[in-house]
Amino acid sequence: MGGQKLSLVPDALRCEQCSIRNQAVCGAMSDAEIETLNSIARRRRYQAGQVIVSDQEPADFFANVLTGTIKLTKTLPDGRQQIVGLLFPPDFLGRAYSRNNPYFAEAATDVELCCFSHQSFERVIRDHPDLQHRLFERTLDELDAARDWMLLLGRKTAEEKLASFLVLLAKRSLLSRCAKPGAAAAGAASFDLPLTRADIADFLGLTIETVSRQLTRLKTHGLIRLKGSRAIEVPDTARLQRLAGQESLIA
Amino acid sequence: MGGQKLSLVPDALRCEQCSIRNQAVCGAMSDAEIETLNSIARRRRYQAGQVIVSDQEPADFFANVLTGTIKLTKTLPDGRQQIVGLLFPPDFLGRAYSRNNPYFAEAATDVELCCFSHQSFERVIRDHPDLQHRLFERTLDELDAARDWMLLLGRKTAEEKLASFLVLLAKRSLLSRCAKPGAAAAGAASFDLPLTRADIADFLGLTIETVSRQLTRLKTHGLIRLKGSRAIEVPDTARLQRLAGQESLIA
DNA sequence: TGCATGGATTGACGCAGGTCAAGGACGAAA
DNA sequence: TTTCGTCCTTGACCTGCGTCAATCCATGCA
Repeated sequence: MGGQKLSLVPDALRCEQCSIRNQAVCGAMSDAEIETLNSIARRRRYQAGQVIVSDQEPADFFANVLTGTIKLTKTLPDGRQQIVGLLFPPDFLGRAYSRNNPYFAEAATDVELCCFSHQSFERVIRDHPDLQHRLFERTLDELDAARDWMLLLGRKTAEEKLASFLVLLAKRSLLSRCAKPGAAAAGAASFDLPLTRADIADFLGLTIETVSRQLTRLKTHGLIRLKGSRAIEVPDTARLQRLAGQESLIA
Repeated sequence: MGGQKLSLVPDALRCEQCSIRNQAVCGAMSDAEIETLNSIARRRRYQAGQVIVSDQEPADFFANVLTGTIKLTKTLPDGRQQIVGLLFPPDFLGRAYSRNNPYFAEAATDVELCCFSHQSFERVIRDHPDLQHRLFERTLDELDAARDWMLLLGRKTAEEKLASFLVLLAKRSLLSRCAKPGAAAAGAASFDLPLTRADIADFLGLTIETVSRQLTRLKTHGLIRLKGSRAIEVPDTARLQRLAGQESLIA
């Protein structure tokens, strides 16, 4: 997994074979239309820890997330940090209609993007109202997610925060496994944490130590199983969700 | 200030005379086009404390805020509450393209709205790409604001939270006074708090008591002056902003 | 095999802010 | 004028989480 950018797009990477086709914003476009996008799309890879877009300089591209996890962070002058958004496939990175984005985008894991230059993508948006519409809906979803997180940050205890975070990941893993037969029903889930303890702390408004302590607490209470420091098993998602202080809304 | 809805729109309330014309989303439309809106717009008034949209039932209208302040809240099953957004004139209330909004909208002060039925407004959106575009940009701004607030909720101290909140209001008051001669320059601001202590606490992820204590602390340190419990004077906004842990970006 | 390095865990301790409780200020109603 | 209700303030105390520090563990490199 090198950190270099690919400047040529092999045939194997055309939109038709895209792993997130129909899920990403470009899913709004017909096979014919997608040719337009194909011609301006470029793949890029980033290693875990690499900066994708700095908040110091204007972003020069948009991108669909193909694989991996991106964290959007905000930082106070004295260094305190808060993750204000996580991007998974098939999420969209970049703020349409605005040159400078106010976030710092960093690869939390190794990441693969499908990038469009600012200029050409905005041209495509203009010509495809459907695409704009889809971007809009996605932004609304992001807003909802951000506000859910505000409730978590402002009002939940450390234990509830950890539980909420794990439920979030458990749902994602169940969702992506939905296609596969069975497995999803049971309410059990297993997945790898896409973030380090430090990142989790920055996401939940806690410290590393508290994150670690709460995880072992959840483990000793049998709510999760830990294999190494990244792999998690949740035997009973509903139970975890109750602990998270949410209504049960397992899709 | 009664709580009843006006079912007829006197001539005096036509869009041309609207107090937020050119600032609201409908500012995107020409005088001719605005006639369309005028015909479907209805004014409504709410008293402080009244529920505008419940999170239990689907919202049946959109609205521009003409006067007053609306709070959007989220609540945990056990009653803990978090304000996830504040709407001031000329903000827009309601989530396009989605029947059910996940927030509870309540009048924080007496409020006057310019309402559109869900159905007719979406028709107008479809016919006016400019309007959709403006709604989109506003949503992006809301997202930015929500994420700023995530940083505050997750990482700031009580003192910084209060300072940030007051800076937010001070800027608003300076902005709305910009038209008037002088006054804005000095860095001094004065305004009325649009929220009770309880609401401020729910906005900042604190308790009433802490809000009260921090306000008196700011007062005794000379950063603010309090006249009664609602009126605030900020002699030096920049100083307050430094305390809030933000870069100085007084517009 | 040993050592360096970066994450993760665990313990001891302190404090910012929550909790509980009492009392003040002010407007509305009578 | 009194009384009530609502909002706000203040004090005393407590606790959840942060801070500081030691240790562990896995991985890569010499």
